[in-house]
Amino acid sequence: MILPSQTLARPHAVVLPDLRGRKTSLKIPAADAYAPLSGLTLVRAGGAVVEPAPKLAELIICPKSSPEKENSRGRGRRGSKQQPQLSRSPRPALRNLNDNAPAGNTSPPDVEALQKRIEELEAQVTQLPAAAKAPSVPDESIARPRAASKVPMKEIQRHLGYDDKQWNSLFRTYCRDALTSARLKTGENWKAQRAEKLTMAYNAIEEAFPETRRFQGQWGIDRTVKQCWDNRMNYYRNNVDKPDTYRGREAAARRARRNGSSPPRSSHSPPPSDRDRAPSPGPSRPQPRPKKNPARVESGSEDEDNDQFVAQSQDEDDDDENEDSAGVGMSARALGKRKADVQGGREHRLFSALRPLYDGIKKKWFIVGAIGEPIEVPDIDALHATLDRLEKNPPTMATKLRLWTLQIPLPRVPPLVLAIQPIEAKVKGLQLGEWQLRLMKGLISREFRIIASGGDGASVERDCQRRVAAASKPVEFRIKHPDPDSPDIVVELWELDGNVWVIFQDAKHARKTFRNNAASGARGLILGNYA
DNA sequence: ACTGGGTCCATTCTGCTGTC
DNA sequence: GACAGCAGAATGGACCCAGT
Repeated sequence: MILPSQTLARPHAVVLPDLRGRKTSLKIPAADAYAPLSGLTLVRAGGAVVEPAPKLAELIICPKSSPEKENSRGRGRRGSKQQPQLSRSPRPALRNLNDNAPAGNTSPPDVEALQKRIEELEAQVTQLPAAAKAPSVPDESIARPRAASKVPMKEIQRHLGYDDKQWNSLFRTYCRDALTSARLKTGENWKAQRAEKLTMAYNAIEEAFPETRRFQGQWGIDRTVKQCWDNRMNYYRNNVDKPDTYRGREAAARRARRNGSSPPRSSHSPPPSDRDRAPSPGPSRPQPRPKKNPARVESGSEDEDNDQFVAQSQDEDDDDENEDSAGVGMSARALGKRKADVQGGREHRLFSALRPLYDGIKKKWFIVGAIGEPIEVPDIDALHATLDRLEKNPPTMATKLRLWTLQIPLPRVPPLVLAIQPIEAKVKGLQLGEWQLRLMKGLISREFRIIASGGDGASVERDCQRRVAAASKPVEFRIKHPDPDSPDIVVELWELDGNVWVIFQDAKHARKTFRNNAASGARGLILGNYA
């Protein structure tokens, strides 16, 4: 997640003047609506910070009333039809950008019909049995039975108050996905799994399904998850060596690929393509389902038949953006620029690693984590081969993320991420300036009016600012000083493609730096020597 | 040695999807 | 709509193991 959700809690509508003086209404969607902007979209464009992500520009300039179908990227059982939304706490599902947008030019709703429908639904709710009304059961109130492992699934379901649809399509599906995301060892038994991975999965399930908190010590989750895993492994073991089954064919194809290309691990051999695989199973079954959460590549794991491709979720970036948001928001200007710097004493260090990422728009897998463009994976089956190749010839890993944000100078309007660029430790002002110039030109070409561009006071940052200014035309305003003996007050502005903007430095960052310098413990020790 | 809980595994049933 | 194939849901028995 790129944007801090807590800063996006409230939707706001603002009116912005553009370069031609027209007023453009902008509705700020709720937090979830930003999800499509984060990660995939931005990383997709982040390889080359040429212009703002298209969806972002579309969102801000011309919000549409009913673009794509909701939940088009939603999760669920592979290939299954949409499941109805059931009453439980919302999962962080990806929503459409314009979910919160007004109806626009659609026909006005029939208020009477809607009111009637509401009354019907309320009447139905009152007729529901007590158990179906989400009874309030205190947390940890269902004690673990003596033989918890013998408790039938129906009993767990009854405790949770789920009907069959909720139980199978939502809860158990989520449990299976959580297990997949935890990257347990395929082929290993339950006791051989790492406890911390299981804990992670349990906590994710508990967060998504708060009703499970009523089980003392998560025993209900434990029982369900273990059973899911047992079933999966049971099926896996039964079929992995049977070439006439789907699992068997997939496993055989993986073995063939590995045996055919990897032992010598030639450094420059292209990744094997699908054509090298064994014939695909009968009526084309979908590939193993890509997951929402990107995986950290663990090159050392050599699961011979590990067909679980995915990994744990890691939200290590959230707080970086929190701080950036605060800094730029304080500046109250249009364009702010900050970076998530691993050396800046920030709370979160960027852990350099290659990670596969699925771009739902391009329908392709990419490997991110290196500087420059994301590395495209031809297809998911070539992922391992691509990783092997990268392991042999490792790319330059990104140790920093450079983040460009857009701040609308109105109170309570959260900043928006414009672009992300993975960079190495040493990037000069020349390169930064080029990126920023292209970004600003892209914004201006889309009729954004940039008021100011700011950064912190580091020398590289100032160099970047100077270079962007050098590409602009200077505009000087003079204000008569109240004191006739004093010179005029000069305000230096810059004009870029018809857009007049000003350079500023992040005052909050300056305050923080000054405070740190003045209150440094090292300085205190030096003073002590002179005391 | 007995007991009870946990784990593994075989088996059957069920549901979904794609094909014809 | 029937059918086949795949995969999950659920159950129960065999076995293991620690505690008594």
